[in-house]
Amino acid sequence: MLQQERHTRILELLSQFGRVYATELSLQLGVSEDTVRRDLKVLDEQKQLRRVHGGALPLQHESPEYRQRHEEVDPLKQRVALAAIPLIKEGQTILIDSGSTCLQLAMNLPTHFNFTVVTPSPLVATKLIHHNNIELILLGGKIFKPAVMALGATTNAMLRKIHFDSCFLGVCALHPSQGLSINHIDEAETLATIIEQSEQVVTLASYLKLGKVSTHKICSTHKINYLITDSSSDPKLLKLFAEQGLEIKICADQ
Amino acid sequence: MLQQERHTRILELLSQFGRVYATELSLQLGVSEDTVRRDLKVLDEQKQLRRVHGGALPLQHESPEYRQRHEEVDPLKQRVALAAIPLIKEGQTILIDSGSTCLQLAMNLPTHFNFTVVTPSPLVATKLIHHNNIELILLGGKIFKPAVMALGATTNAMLRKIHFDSCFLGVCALHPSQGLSINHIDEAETLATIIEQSEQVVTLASYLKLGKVSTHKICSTHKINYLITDSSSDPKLLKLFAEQGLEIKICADQ
DNA sequence: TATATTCATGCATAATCATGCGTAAGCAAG
DNA sequence: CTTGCTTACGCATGATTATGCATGAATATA
Repeated sequence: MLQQERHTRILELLSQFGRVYATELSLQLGVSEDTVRRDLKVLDEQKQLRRVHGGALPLQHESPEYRQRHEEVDPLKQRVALAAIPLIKEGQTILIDSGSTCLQLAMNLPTHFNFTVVTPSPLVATKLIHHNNIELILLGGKIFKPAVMALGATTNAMLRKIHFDSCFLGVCALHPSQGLSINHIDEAETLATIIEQSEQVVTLASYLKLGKVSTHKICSTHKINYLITDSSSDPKLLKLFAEQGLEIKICADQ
Repeated sequence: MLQQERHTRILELLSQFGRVYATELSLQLGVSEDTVRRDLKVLDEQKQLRRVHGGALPLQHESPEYRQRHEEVDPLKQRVALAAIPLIKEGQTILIDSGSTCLQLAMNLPTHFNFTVVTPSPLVATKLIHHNNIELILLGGKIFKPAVMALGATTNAMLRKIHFDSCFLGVCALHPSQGLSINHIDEAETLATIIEQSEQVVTLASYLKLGKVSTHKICSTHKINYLITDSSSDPKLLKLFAEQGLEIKICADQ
């Protein structure tokens, strides 16, 4: 990735979120924090942004628009999503599920290498439109509005023709013995299809979702490879999951 | 390989990938890095690209342009879109194309009766998520980023299984004798498929699009049922269209 | 105040670049 | 055919730039 490209990308992210963190940029752009700091310094000197401790802010004070978007971002979900990024490798084909945590993942995907993203969510797709290095494939079908995703027979048929290196699922309920479950039967079926087509299954779940059970079972825990969660999760529960073969990743605090 | 050939090829690669590296170009073009640098220098002086350390970038970064295009509400397009709304009836299944005029249509759809909307555009889908009376179906496939829509074999296959009462197309170029055309071949094919599946074809076109011809033909004018345009359109042109059986609707001024 | 981030600085390394020069091909005039 | 000129190209050299790491300083947060 070229220096100028990084600069453009940083400004894009800044205008999208109204703020950027040096540490996060380092992850997303695939360069050291030093390089990010140098980039921010240059952009500050060019009056393109305002450098502050920890990151940078837009020049003009936050417009109401930013503030609104800002409020929508749940920092916990964002941190969980960031912890999943290192699992994505160049050239892979990954599936990103619908849901707010997955939307955070979509908004923070790495920009320094090429890969393919498949998604049943028009929201995820919309966030990735301007991402030059991502080949984007939309899953068709009837939109299930509560989840904002395509699902059903058409979606499943399309899914069965695609094989994923990884799928990233924002889980609703994950229980050591009852497995992964959700409250809508068609959603459960589409998610089960996604898991069948995936080499590696990554679940993103804040502590609130762990130990819970919902109506319709998607799969048992042993089909899941990774669980990304936060430090508020019950350690006993995490131990149980780990014993079932899940690799646990705890995201950074704060 | 001649110098001019290399220059053309470099610009092609640049528009395809959004960036080129001097080292890679040397390998791909089979010339020394020095020659590539000289080429890049010339192209930079000709304002064909922007030379940066390590390679080159396009002159204007594409993304901001798109973002602007989609976020700006063009009142003209909005008026054209509004004029199309009476053509939608309760219980129908309609297709809404990608493009800024169609996005305006999506944002102004009637709310007092039920109908089904099918779209290849994640942006259109996103706008309709909270629309309780609309059943929403997303067309899947590879996203063609310049148009922000799904297209290609998968999309066309899915399309052939759906029949539309009406399709609403934001046209690129409409000419009395040359018909409807567009500048990308896959887009032309998907649009042609849409038209085949539609009982009624409605085209939305500001005066700027009329009388124009683009590279790839979608269909001839007699397959089109309605043309919604504005009062700045050339009356002679409109008369020609009307003679070919198109019903013309002029949107309100101001 | 104590602790953990975050930052600035200097330095080492590798990549990238500019410059000058030599060679070869194309072309026109002698 | 030869001569002289121009252009394009590759190579060698040293200069410049980009980047990551290490160190200690500055800054936030409790």
